[in-house]
Amino acid sequence: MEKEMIKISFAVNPDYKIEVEKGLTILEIVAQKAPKLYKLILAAKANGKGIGLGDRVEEDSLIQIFTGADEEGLHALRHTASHIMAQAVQRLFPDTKLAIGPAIANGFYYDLDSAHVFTPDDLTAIETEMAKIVEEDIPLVHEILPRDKALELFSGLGAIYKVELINELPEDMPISIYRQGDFIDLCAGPHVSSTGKVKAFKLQSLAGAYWRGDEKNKMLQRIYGTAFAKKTELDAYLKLLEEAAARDHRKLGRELDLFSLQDEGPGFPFFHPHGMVIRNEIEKLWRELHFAFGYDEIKTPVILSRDLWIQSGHWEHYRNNMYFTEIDEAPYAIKPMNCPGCILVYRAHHHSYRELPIRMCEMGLVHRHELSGALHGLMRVRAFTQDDAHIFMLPGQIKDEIKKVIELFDKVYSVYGLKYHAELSTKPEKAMGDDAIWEVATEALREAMEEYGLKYKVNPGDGAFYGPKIDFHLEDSLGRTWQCGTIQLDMQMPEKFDLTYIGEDGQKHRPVMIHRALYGSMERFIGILIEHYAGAFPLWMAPVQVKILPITDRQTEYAQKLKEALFKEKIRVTVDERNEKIGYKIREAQVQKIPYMLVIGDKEMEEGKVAVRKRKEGDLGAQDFANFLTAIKNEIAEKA
RNA sequence: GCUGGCGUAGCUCAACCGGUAGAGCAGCUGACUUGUAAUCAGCAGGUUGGGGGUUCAAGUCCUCUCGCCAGCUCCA
Repeated sequence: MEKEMIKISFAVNPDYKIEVEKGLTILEIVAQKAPKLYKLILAAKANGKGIGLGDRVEEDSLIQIFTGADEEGLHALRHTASHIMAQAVQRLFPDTKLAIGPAIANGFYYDLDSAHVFTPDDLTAIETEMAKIVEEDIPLVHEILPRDKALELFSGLGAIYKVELINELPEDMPISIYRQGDFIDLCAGPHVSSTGKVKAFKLQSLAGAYWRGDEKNKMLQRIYGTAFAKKTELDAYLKLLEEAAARDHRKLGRELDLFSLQDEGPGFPFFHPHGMVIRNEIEKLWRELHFAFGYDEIKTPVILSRDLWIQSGHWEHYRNNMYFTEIDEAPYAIKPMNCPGCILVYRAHHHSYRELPIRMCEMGLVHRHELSGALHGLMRVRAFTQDDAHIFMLPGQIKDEIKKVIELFDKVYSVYGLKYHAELSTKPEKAMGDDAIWEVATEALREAMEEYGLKYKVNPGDGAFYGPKIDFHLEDSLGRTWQCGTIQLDMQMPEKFDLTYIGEDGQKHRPVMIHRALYGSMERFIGILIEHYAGAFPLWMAPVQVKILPITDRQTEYAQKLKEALFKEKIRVTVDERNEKIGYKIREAQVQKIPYMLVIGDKEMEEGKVAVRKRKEGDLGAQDFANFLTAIKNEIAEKA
């Protein structure tokens, strides 16, 4: 059954204009304007499909939603495109062996094993061959073969990867294959009816990928591509990608002078003055809310004795990611996590059951030796500050405490208007503690989420080595998700460190410990924020909040007076005194995404006014300086 | 770490098949005193990421190394 793909264009698109409130997400707009579609999108989102759903509406960007009724049809189309690509590759490079080639969120890929090393030029040649296959309009034929027949078929073709896959399927299972002309693939489908249906496609990139995702296996060559039902949709998607690249935090970080990465310290970011303003502002918000939620702040050392890490189990389970050093010939380690430090604070004196829960938070700088190839701007670094906290509590307090943590997370994320999804990660292979304890801990997390009403998906085997966890994932500009917040229930550390509290009965008891981080890492979170706001930070966290632009040097003195007045109110303000035309100064302030510009000419100076220009709205005209000051102070306080 | 690609001035990019590095923006200096997204002129800026090699000659070819990018693996 053929279905049409739903496409909606918002914003400045000549053929479809729609008025929306500022700051709404696409989802919110759709919920208002198209309630039926909204339901379909929610369904698509629950399955992890669709793109750009959490994106904010920018003033002049074309934003589209590729989802809805026909998500399945698009999936089939891309899956077929992947087969067409494989067929094209085999025509051009007959010795190529096929591994797997699925449709994915925004396109498709195929993993190939070939003596030939594919180059970007090959991609063009493959695209040309694909176009021929589309032109030939070859029907796709679905067949179900008995297992032995299928094995015989693929062995005959020398398709070793397909044979390996079949051999792992249940013995009595019939095998589903698809044929298009002389091309045969092991495949469950579904597909579109013929290659002619794939009207718009593009091969995007080459990459390596381990066979079956295991680094012990051979590395295959992966070709990524995408396909759409119509050329216009493909073009719109490619345009979207270009726009996303423009908000890459690495690019904006340099342009807005927020941070840098230097060859002298790979993975160790340098925060510049403007980046630090943002960092300090979000830390300030963090402190306010944590104190309101009953946390106490601590700070623990970065270097601690190796014995501590042996006791905590990090030596055994995490050594490969740790940096070591020596002090007076004794072995020490740089902390990769904050828990042991916090535990030492807890253990510094006795605790009564009356004190619990004890919530200790810490902006903890940790170092981890990440693989060089994994480093990525601020998102993946080797030194980062976790906004950590450890909560020690009675076993009976677990559920309520976790609910409270979720509430705090929700509150903070909503200040930034960030969309997130939660995942529950269970016991990994390399884990401490026995199954029963893990079971209890995992259930506690599960119940807390369900009672709070937090939707989540399960990640089997993805927990930390000391306990299960709930992860909060945020999206970057390209829709890649990054784990930020985490709540980990730790039922091993209290044991390892013999943590106790004195109960009502006067006896020692074992507290339960939660390890949690909300931003996850300050670095990663700032990276996410840069992309989320596309560098146009809200007033309250903008590095420079107001820039005063005198038109000539006759206004310099007045400009300085205004600056002093704003500075006194703790507003971040600069004056552009350079001898340049006003258009030039405005342009520069605009490029720097400064929220407010005050244009000062003779007129304003004589009347004690300022001509206010807003980053997004443009010229707002002249107003009394006093009024402006009141308004901006309110806006900052509201964190709007 | 693995596979592939890339590395030229602070930034964005040029330099045919090896012939000895060039532009715009930014910076500095000067002129202009300017009304809502780039005023004009001049100056300065690079051992082409680093080491080694091939060659009469290397930004260009080979090699080692460092870093970056995409993906894999891993993870906040």
